[in-house]
Amino acid sequence: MTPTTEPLSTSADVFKALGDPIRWNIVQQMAEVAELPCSTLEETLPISKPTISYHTKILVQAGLISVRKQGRSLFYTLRRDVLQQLVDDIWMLAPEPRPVREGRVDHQAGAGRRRRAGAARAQASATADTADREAVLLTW
Amino acid sequence: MTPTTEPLSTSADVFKALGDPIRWNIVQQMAEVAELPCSTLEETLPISKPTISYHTKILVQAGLISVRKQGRSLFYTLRRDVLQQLVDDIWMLAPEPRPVREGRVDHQAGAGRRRRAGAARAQASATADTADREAVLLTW
DNA sequence: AAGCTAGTTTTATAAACACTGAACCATCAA
DNA sequence: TTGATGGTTCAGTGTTTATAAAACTAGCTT
Repeated sequence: MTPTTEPLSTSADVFKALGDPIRWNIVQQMAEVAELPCSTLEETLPISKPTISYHTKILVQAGLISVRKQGRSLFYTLRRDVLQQLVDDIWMLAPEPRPVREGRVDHQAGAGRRRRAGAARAQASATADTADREAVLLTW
Repeated sequence: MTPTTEPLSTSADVFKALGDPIRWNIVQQMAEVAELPCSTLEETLPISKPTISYHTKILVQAGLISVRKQGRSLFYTLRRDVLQQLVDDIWMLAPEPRPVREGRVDHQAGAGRRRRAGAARAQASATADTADREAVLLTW
């Protein structure tokens, strides 16, 4: 059973993973290099080894980082594609509300309209509303 | 004491605010309209009124939404500029690691707090940081 | 005024979270 | 094999979070 049980991390999961100062720090460190040794975290973080393991596990489960094992050492890599996917998710909320369906009124502030380049996200996420997303992208 | 003590919500704070399914749902709802009545949340969310108040308070404190009071009713507005600021923060991590300042360990115990180049975004001008974003896109 | 209504605050509780020491599992080095 | 090392898992602890019932505040409507 549980054949390759997809973690299927939602946006909220990823946000929660990033919503801890320690983990955000880890992610930032990883952004600076291509690969980050686990041992480095022991030196840069003010927490014990088990806690490091605890946090990195959360980041892995959220899909934010991947792990490579070499001997007894671990090396983490930031999943930049997942971050970009996340940016897309947020970005969709940032522009002005869509043309309005349902006669909701109040279209006050008219500023802040902008467009976004290609944003080639691979990763067919399980959101299933990709069509919707594209439509939104086009109407910006 | 505490003269207008800016909450100064960090990225981790904003992420934490978004890292709850209920709150992410609220934010998504607000993205669809210019203003969202609090009463709507009572209908669309499967939680009690006090809990709604609890969650909206968190979103306000994180700076993600603003409130307008009209009579006894409340109306929330998504702070899209804050979201765009958040996108900037993530976006910076997404591209490949910069020029490779060598994989050497320069881990000072002070936690790598290298704020990225000239990102002193005053969160008002929406046009100003557009250039920044484009720049990133181009060097990407 | 009294009564109703939209939200908040208080209080309480069960669950989740962050953290650590101790024990553990691998791998490398003698 | 024995020992040391890099990380994980386990068991326990204190803290934070999400939740709602009850009580409350403020604005409408008679």
